[in-house]
Amino acid sequence: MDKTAAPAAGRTRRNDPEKTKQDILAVATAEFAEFGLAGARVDAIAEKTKTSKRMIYYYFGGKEELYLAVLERAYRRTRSREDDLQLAAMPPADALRALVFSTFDHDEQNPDFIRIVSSENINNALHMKRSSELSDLNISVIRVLEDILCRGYADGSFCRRIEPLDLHMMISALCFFRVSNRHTFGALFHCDLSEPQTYERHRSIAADMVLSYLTKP
Amino acid sequence: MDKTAAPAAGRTRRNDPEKTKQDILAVATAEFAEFGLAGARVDAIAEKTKTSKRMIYYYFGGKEELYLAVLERAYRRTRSREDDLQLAAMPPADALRALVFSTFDHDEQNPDFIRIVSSENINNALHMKRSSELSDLNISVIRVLEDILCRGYADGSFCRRIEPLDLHMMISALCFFRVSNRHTFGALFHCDLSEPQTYERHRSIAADMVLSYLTKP
Amino acid sequence: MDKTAAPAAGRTRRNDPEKTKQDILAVATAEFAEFGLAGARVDAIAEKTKTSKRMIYYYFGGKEELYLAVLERAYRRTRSREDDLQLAAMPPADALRALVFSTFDHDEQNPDFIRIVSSENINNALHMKRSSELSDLNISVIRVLEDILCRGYADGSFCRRIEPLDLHMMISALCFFRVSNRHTFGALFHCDLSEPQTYERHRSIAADMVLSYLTKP
Amino acid sequence: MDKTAAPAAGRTRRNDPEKTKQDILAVATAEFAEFGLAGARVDAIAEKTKTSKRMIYYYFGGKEELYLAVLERAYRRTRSREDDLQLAAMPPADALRALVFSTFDHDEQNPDFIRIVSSENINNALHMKRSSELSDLNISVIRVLEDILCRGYADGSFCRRIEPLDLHMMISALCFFRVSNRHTFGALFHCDLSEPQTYERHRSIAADMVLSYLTKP
DNA sequence: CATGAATGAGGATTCATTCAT
DNA sequence: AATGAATGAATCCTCATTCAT
Repeated sequence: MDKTAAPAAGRTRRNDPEKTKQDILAVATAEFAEFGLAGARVDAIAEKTKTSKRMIYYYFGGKEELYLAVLERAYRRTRSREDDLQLAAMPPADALRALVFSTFDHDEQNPDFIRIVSSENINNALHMKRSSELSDLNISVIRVLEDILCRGYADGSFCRRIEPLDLHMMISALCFFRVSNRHTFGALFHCDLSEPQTYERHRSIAADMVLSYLTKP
Repeated sequence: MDKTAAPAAGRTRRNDPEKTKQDILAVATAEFAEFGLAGARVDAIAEKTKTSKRMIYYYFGGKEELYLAVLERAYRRTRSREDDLQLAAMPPADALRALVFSTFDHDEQNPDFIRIVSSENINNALHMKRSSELSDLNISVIRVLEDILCRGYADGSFCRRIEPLDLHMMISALCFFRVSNRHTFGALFHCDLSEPQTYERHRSIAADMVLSYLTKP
Repeated sequence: MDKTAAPAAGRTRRNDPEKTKQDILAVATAEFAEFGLAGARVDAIAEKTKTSKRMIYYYFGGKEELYLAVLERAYRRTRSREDDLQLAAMPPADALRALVFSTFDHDEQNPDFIRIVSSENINNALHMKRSSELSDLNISVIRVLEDILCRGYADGSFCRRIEPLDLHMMISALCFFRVSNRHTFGALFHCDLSEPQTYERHRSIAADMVLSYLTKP
Repeated sequence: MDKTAAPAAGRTRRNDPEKTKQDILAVATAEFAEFGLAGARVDAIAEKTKTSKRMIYYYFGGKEELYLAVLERAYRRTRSREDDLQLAAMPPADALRALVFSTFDHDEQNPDFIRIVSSENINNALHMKRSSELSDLNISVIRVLEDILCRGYADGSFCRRIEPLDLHMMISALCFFRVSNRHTFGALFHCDLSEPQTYERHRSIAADMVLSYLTKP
């Protein structure tokens, strides 16, 4: 009858710990993406949070651990995107093109992820290597690529031999670089790699480049 | 007889400002490459220098200005590498392959440059944009590519149309990424992108990918 | 029985932010008074404080802000001293004499205030102008003087016309200078303006000077 | 014949040491006046000078000595202004009025001097006390005042007894304060004490105040 | 007489982290 | 589960001064 008292189903706590953690993680992701591990400030993160600085230490232990949690969350959100594409049902060339498009779109739409990965490379990926979750993150894309390549060689769509891992690296490069290096490239050549027209053009070039490589006699 | 040898008649000068500056710049380059702008420590740079911390401020003014000087020097050293290749004398396809190889080798051999560029992207290239030297650094590669493409279309070596700038971006991506993202990629897929065999293989793939894109009917 | 005594039921709190701030302000006032803004040292202030240097930054933000806080506090303590004198109830000449005495005594007894004001004048009063509190500090003395003058002209005690603000300036000058310039004046004329006899004599002269000016036909 | 060669009379050196010193002193005066002893920067002084920073040390020894030289020069320029007025030839009241005007005008026209004196008071006049030149600077004003007072009492122009030194202090106060405290007074009362109308008004008030004090029965 | 290069000592400020409740 | 107050240890930077020529 008293609608303001004890919200919702029985055992809800006044402050939801999980929600607090997610709030912190979201803020920290943006901050680490913007400034990198060394450049981000715990104070700045705390201020943009709904809770206090003390909670960061309470839940995560410290700046580095928070960074690791951000990193893990960023990769978790990105993982197995490929599984949803149902590429196994498509002809090899179409599947490969769809995969390039999906990677390209993902990178374009997740600049924070790109920045955090760049940042982690500046750190020599030390945090990733120490994270059991990230070390064992068996990214499905390699298996997916293997399947596509296998089918392509079998039905004659593809002729050039390439290792799935090498192919993944090349695709990643074509998609990642234009987001990660957007700023220096733009400054050097006085262009804006985030323009919509550029996006469409680069997307096609990337896919064509990969496909022409594989289909060329 | 040799007037250029042994500076000032056998008498070494104790104070050589230019040498001091270059010493600082070399140390700072390594330090900023390793830790980024925010992560690098002026104290650490000074310690590895033949001179004192005070000289960094004397010659460069501060951390940010030193970083900018490092950035400018890094780009200056890299600029117009293409001009030395004499690509104009080669058939278009050979010229393009040589250019990809040259870019690939440069990135492989200059990981510090790669890291500094990555770092500058984390900073949104703010320092580059503020540097008149870097803003006006008219990188010759675009003109070189334009010439190669033009000749290739004319003699029928290339058929797919692409803007020189877009092509440069794709080549850059294929060469840059495997150095810049070496650590996260290695951690994720348990491989080592700095191995010699990988180097040879990727070098060929990158060139083939670019060429097959252009020559494919 | 005495509810105001012994804070919080006999239990002394270890952390009292307001007390900490006041402690810092008191120390900083003495230090800025002695050395001026540029000459004062944050380290020196911190050392004389019950707390650490870090707290100065925690509570005030920096040296300049601390200085501003000191300045504001100094003026706040001085403000509306005139209201307490109940000058409205006195004959105009007596009221004016009492006001001069009060100003004179205040300046004599607050050399730190005098020094901080002098110091702020060296700074072109830049901090005062930026402080909304100090810019809007409507000092009651002008209104008080206006009332005294008005009554004096009405009852014939005073005949010379003068603006309240000009009169305030003259009174201030007569009281302020002998404290502010005590040291150079003393050095130049080998005298000591802080001697008690000097004090009494100057006090009378200042009041007589003001009164003779107003009452002279 | 050749007007550009070897300037002037025989023994002139290429760089005139005395001129260099005066150049430094002029610049240093402005700088110490603006920022005080602690706030002024040797670097800043050197930069505004026609010569180098090294010369400051060569000619003056250090910052404090330069400051002392500035202080001495400032007082030297100000001394015995009264002697030029030929006050002895004027009736006592006129002479006194002329003296007040002269002091008032001097302070108004030499704000740098005022600021340096204020600054020296912040330093407790330690430099003045250490300077034999300044300690022995027998300022003639006291003798001049003594003469005027003596004549005034003799011819009945003045009736109120006052020590010459006390009178000098009061006159100094009335003239000095409105320049020294211009900034805080202006900020507090939203007025500008450097306006020409204010100048005229205050000048008259100051003189009238002094004279009415002395002539009042 | 003059100077560009160099510097030790100190000064302001920031940062991630912990304490006591 | 949560927090405002507090902090030691760096970290960047500035200053007056001296050196070698």
